[in-house]
Amino acid sequence: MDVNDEIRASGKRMTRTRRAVLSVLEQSQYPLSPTELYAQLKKRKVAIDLVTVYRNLVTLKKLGLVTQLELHQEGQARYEMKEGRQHHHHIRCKSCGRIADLLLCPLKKLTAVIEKETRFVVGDHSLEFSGWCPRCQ
Amino acid sequence: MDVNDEIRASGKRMTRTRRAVLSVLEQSQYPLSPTELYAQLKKRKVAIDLVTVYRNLVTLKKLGLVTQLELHQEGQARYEMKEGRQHHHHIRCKSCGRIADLLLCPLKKLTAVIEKETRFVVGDHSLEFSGWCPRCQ
DNA sequence: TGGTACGTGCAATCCACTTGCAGTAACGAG
DNA sequence: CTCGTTACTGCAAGTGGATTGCACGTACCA
Repeated sequence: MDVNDEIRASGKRMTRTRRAVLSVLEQSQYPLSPTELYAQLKKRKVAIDLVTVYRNLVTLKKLGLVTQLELHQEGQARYEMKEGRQHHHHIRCKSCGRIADLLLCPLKKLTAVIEKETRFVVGDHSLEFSGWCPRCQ
Repeated sequence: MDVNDEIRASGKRMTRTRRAVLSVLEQSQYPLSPTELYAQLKKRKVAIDLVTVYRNLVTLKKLGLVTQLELHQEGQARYEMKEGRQHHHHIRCKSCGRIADLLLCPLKKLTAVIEKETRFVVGDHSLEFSGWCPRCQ
């Protein structure tokens, strides 16, 4: 079941713009903000409105095809394809904004500790580092 | 060197409104958003503009007296007094929004690992959990 | 006690994001 | 293939958090 099928199976439709959004996300080396994604689409001469980019991202996120990360220093969200990638986190350069993946996630083992400490039931977590990338050091 | 001295030492002034903002933050059991802080001040009959709340928070953050946390599910920042409290993180209830402190921070020991993996120099990190609090389970 | 420059209030503005609505098009039934 | 349902799109307007410009107010040190 590929992306196309997943969309159709949920009652959604594979439209020209949705295909284009997915294509840009798939080819990007790093998570994109809606505005960046829109700029990429324009560069490819895709006729699309920024609102449609936002709405497609919402839809794809609901379908679980795309992950939204919140690099909150930025004041805007970023999106990346989920597509078989395992759970991971990011580090962001304070100087140039470059974003790199982290392969580790040390947090799952903490769930039990936290639940004992707070009596919350733990759902999600978000972990983000910032620092200075090799070029900016 | 108390808060008053720290402000004066930096060339800033201890004004009526700044004192009120600090007072509300000091007495709060949980981190406040600018809007909530403003509401608290109004309840205490403090004459202040929301803009002034924002500007004071910026100033106090720059002075290191206040910590800004980004509970990004909310779309707004929250602030708490730093005042001798050690580095910590939070967990937020997905249902009622209640926020609790976590005492642990398992991440410092990861810095070396991350720096080796990414060749970034690690600066800050943010870690946030969400889940369901005892009342909402 | 007066002067400097930090602080404040008000209004306007910015920016990310959302919503309303009328027109368009995907796609499954027939 | 055609048609009809209904998801999707574009445009414009609206939200909400946060910022900025500017004139006036006030803390506080000489």
